[in-house]
Amino acid sequence: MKMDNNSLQSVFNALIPWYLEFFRKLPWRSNPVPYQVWLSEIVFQQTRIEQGLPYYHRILKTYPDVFSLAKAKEDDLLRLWQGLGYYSRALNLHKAAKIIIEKYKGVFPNELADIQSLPGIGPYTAAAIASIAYEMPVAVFDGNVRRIMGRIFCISNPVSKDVCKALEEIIKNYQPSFFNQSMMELGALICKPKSPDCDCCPVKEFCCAYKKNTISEFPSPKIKKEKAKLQLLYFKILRADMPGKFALVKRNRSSIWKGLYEFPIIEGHAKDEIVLEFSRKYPFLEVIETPEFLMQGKHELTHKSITADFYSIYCSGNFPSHWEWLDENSVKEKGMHKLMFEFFK
DNA sequence: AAGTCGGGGCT
DNA sequence: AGCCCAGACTT
Repeated sequence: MKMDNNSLQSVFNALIPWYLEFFRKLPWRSNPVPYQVWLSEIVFQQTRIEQGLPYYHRILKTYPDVFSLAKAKEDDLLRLWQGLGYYSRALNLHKAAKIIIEKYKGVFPNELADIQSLPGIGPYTAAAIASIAYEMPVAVFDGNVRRIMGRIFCISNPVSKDVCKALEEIIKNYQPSFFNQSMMELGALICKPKSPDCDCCPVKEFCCAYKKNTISEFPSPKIKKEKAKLQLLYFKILRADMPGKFALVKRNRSSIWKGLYEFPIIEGHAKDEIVLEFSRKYPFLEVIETPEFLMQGKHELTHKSITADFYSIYCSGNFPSHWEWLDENSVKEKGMHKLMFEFFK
């Protein structure tokens, strides 16, 4: 079927009634407060609803409005975000909250350009917030839309932005929040990436890939790349004058796990003895005892395969002032990445 | 345009 | 073990 306004409208005439009958009663849907819609869109970027929902509730309970979020301590927000991944989202959320206070007097902006100018809000999220919170006729263009439109019209990847333009033309004939969310919901419940439930699909009669029985060809598979291997050495650094305590360091914002806490680290393969490597990285410390191997942690990310060896090591010397000395109890208040909080479990 | 950034669930 | 998800930002 050719993609024109008529065929697209046929799809949505069937899809939206299905959405209104079967949509999940997600918390920001019954009363789309802009702040809550924004929070939901950030939390659920690249994240499944079931995985993100507990985080959404905890964050909203702790920071019920943009004022409390803007006043939040970054470390507290990161602690709430712990385990959710893509930690830039939390930092940008925080940054945007401060901008909303200063530049918009605490009122979430209601113009598309202003919304998209906020940190962490790109084309997709801006369109989602504008349509769901303000019923602005702006079509979202995300993984779901690309997959669904690719299948319905048998468009080989990449599904171009022209599709988005076509959706922009007809969204004004519908309620924008229903229009956009109907595609997200179909993508999540029926038109899933793997083994979609075509039998239950409200728009199968319009679906080119369904009729040709070529659903599995859409979207076409991506070119896979070699996963980089990353070897980490972590040191639980102990000192005689602070029994039971160890050092934690906040990661910088230049790479992975931005702003989260971890043991002092050596990145890359250990080429020499552990103590030699350690002394080279931390020349201001004196190693008092032979380091003790504690455990090995393995962690698979989308683009990295990580192995981390944990050692405990007794030291004295001039410890950096930005190192924080914690114990088994207080460490649980720090936001850490999975390798670290698994260590303390 | 390509690379980077997490973690979990499904296949 | 591989794939992908309510993408954005950096280079």
